[in-house]
Amino acid sequence: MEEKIKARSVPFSQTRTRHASETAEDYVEAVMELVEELGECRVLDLARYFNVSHVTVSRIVKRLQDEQLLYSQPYKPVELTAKGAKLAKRVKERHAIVLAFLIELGVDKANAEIDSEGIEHHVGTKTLAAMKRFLEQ
Amino acid sequence: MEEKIKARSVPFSQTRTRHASETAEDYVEAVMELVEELGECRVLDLARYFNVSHVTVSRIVKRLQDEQLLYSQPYKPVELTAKGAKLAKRVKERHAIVLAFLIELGVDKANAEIDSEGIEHHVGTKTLAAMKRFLEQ
DNA sequence: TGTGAAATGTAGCAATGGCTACGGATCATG
DNA sequence: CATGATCCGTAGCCATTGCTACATTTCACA
Repeated sequence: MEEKIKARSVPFSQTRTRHASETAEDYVEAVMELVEELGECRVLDLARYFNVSHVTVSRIVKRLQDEQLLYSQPYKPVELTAKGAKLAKRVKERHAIVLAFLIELGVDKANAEIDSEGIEHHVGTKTLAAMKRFLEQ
Repeated sequence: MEEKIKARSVPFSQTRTRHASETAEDYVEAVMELVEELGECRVLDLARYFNVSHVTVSRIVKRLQDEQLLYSQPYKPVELTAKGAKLAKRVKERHAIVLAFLIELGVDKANAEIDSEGIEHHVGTKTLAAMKRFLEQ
């Protein structure tokens, strides 16, 4: 028996890392949206947004601060760093394209919103470009 | 200030649960494929497939056995239960549709394969139906 | 100004999914 | 049938993301 096992295209050795990156993307996007909506973004705003406890939020905020995506001081609002804002902008644009794409494809708005939030993290440059082309014709 | 914070459409309180479900989907799909390819599916086959250690695999196999998706005895091959096979069939079909859809959309095969593996878990019934319609015209 | 409610932080637990190190089981092959 | 290579299980570590319970800080308003 000599058959080789085809490894998945996406290395699963990086599963935990990938999940952490998705969290980062979700959080910077949320902070940008909440700042636009409310003027500032508090830990509890994020907790309500994600339906998790404030404890979970503050721990993740701390980590993203170490990664220089967010900035905040104790008991102060959460802010985006330049790096975080740049990522947030990219994520928001990608999210908008995926959502518009699904709607154009014929998915109802409610389901398009749900699915786009899951799908967006997995849409690479090439796929995003293909979605843009689809939207433009 | 009275503005309500819109919670995400997908409840993030279930993030960890969702990830565990994605793992379950990946594993039953892999077991089905490896059984087809190799005749049986060993722990090490899965480890090579996912590029993780055999330890990670055997712990996950144990969990999925508790969930009655997989069956195996110590030092024996891993098998799908009826429930697991049913799930695997659904997942494989969905995966095939997403992959074909991306290719039809104009994404090159390599990127379509990578992205489809991430996207598939987030494609709901309605979106899947829309992709099928797209493929059929 | 004082004080209580709301917001945030900290301690510590669980589940999931990574790992290395080590030991026991299985099985071909000599 | 013995034995070494391969396979697999267990112990025990870490990181991430959930949680509750409790402590602390802030801030508006009485």
